[in-house]
Amino acid sequence: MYKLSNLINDLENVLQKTVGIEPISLRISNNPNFDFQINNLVKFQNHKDIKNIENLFSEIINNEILIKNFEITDTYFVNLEIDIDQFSNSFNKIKKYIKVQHPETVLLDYGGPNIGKPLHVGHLRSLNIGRSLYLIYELAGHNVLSDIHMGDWGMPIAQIITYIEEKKINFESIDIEDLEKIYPKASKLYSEDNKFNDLAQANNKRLNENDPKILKKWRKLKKISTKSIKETLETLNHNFDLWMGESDVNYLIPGMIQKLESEGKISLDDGAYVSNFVSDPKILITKSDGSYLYLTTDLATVLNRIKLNKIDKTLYIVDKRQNLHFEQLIKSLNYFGFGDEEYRHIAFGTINDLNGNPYKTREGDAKKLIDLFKETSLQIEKINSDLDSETNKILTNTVLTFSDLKTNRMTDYKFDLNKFTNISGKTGIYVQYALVRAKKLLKSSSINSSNINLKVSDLDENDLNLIRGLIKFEYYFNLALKNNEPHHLADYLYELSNLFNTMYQNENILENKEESIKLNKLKISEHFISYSTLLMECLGLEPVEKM
RNA sequence: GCUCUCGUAGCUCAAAUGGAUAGAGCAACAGACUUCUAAUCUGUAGGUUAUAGGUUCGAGUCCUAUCGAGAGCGCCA
Repeated sequence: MYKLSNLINDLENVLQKTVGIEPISLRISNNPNFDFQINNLVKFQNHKDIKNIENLFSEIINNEILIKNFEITDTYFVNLEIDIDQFSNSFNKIKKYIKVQHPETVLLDYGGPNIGKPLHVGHLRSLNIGRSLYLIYELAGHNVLSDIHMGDWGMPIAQIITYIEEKKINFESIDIEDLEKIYPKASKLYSEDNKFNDLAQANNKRLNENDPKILKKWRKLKKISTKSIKETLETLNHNFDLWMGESDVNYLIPGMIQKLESEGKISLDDGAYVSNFVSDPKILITKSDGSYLYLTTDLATVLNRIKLNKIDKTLYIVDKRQNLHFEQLIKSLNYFGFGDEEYRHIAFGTINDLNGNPYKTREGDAKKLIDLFKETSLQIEKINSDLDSETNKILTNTVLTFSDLKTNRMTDYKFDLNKFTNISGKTGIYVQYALVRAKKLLKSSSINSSNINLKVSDLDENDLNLIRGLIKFEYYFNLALKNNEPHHLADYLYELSNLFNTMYQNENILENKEESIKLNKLKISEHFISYSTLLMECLGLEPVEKM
């Protein structure tokens, strides 16, 4: 924690001189009387110098002005209570405290949507998690780039084009509805009909060889698809810095293959290039007819990115079923020596229906995101028909985002629209409501809360609980940043909202006859508003003004 | 067949690197509105963390086995 970094350093120095290098981490205290705890001493409880260490710790902590009270238990848990009086002037500097010391350039690859397929429920988590990580990294001071990374190349495209050719469909009149119907039919035919399969393979090869006739058709399809995807993204309040696709790196592949072969990193196996890196299963780089695979384009994409920008870290926000692919990709990047940047697969689980099966429409197709949006919007309208359309839209996106981000990303979870739009419970609606209440409170008070100074001696239990909740911001922010896990912040936002509601509900603040108590509560509300707003920013939620 | 992931309250989910008494929400039950917005709040109840062993000061977390669930396995992405 920023404000306590000197304390942590001093304590680490003590440990280094006695038991060796031992990085200290501050955790949230289990004991309700304290704010933070340090567990590092527990494992040294039988160490010969433990009494000495305990004394040194006590002395150092005693001198820390930010610590009001502390204890070292007989099992050597160190519990710390923050001095709110000393801490309270830090609340409005939180944005400064969460900045990292060494900013990096971070690229987020969304393993994006495919041409011909609409954005569907399967894309929701990648969008939500990606956007949240983008905002978290940005708030931490990093340089962030997002790339939708369209699936605009390879077999699926060849299948669609082949289908259109075979069925003699007029290319000029095709719209997005046609395209979305063609895709599943083409892919079905591809797996069932050998002749169609051959034709599609041939088209794929032509595509890779940049045959102008097929490229023209491809361009047309890409344009239709991109337009539709952009519309949906706009509704869902998502956007991207880069709209690169697999097609953008096609031209790099022949040179890449040649170079890898001459370096002895890959070799032919039944006509296909295979990595010489020993692994099971073997890593296939190209198909036996020379055409390219998922991995081929992903490798070339990295080469392309290195060429265009200096990137320190690449995060692939793609579902966990593609684990093997990214394992192979990262192994290959290292083995081929494509730069020493950091690459990570930010995997996530699937969204399932109430029976635990992948979320589908009644017809068995993947459910379109735009339809999910409409259904959710309708549900919110049913609950409150007085909302203007803009507020309804923001609340709809809040529901679709918060319900998604509150679960650990690796967990498969069940999407339950009724539950997620429920008027009570741990929902996006709830956190919005708490913030609206707080803002209305300050407005009704007609007092400029920035001029208020907290009077700590007059704080009651509810006030203290909320303030001590606010102190944990850095902890949860860093946890989310370090582990690429936004759900910690979603959970924390609920916790703060709940603490605020408890304070708010307990008594009528504006009618409190004790002026200092009233002012205290207004000041705390002001802090809550700024923290809640900041957390919403981290999660990609837009606050509503009324609801 | 091989590899990987998972199993926590009736249900849906938390619990960073192993740390103190495993926490929330929903549902259930009992209370609080002539209101600063009750889309809220307070309280009660709910657990042998799938099972059996092991590692150690300490295990939901690590190891082994068993049972159960899911996913992935060169020429889709």
